[in-house]
Amino acid sequence: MNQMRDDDIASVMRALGHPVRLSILRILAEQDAGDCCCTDVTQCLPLAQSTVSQHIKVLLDAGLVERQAKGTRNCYKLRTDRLAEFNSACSGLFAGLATTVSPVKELA
Amino acid sequence: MNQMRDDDIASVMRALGHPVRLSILRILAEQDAGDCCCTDVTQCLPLAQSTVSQHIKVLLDAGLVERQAKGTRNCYKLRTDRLAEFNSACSGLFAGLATTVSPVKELA
DNA sequence: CTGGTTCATCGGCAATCAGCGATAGAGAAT
DNA sequence: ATTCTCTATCGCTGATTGCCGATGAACCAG
Repeated sequence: MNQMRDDDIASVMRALGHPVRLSILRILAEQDAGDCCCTDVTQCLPLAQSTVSQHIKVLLDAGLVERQAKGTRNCYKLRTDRLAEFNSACSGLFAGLATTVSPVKELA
Repeated sequence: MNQMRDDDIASVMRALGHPVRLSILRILAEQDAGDCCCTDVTQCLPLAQSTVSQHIKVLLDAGLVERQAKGTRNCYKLRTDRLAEFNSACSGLFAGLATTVSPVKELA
């Protein structure tokens, strides 16, 4: 039901198309239990805080991460629903690409 | 065995991070049976030939497409092996992100 | 050799990206 | 009120991207 269009898929792909942002997702996943704020992430990376903040914003805009104001800090966590959605959209895309004219006829 | 590193995943993601390039993959998939050269693709898109050629080059560099000199033309087709590899790398990535500290312990 | 087709590449242009330091605003604590 | 921490945003730089038209190489047909 929840079909992602090519534009949506492409923009999520672009958001994921940077190694630092993949690292950020991993960091958030590891520290998912507790709170994970921007400086926490920054301390795991050899980058300035402002740079990390901007990468996080990209992930936010792509809907892959959500913000929770928790006391003083802003805490971030993964939107696993969106990740799953994107994952299945990917699989669908690739399945559609692989199965076309050539091999066995698929069941519509 | 064939683990893709984050850098590899990210560069494939970047290659897929443009709607036109997704369209090109779809076009190649449809016309996979026959030959599909650059002008064929161009005629399916509202873009100049040079632009399409450059998009194809991005896909080539990412290893998602291969070139076959066929007579006069250059024919392109999908590298379904690479697509599958990337797809499983994605699934692995997302699975790793979803399953961390919280729920059931996974079998290493 | 001449002419047609295909296509990769070059040069140029505007827009976007990735990085940084600096700054300002929002809360908490003193 | 003052001071601390946290962090989003601004301004700047250089690099990359996306698009185009034009050019030239490669190839086949006359």
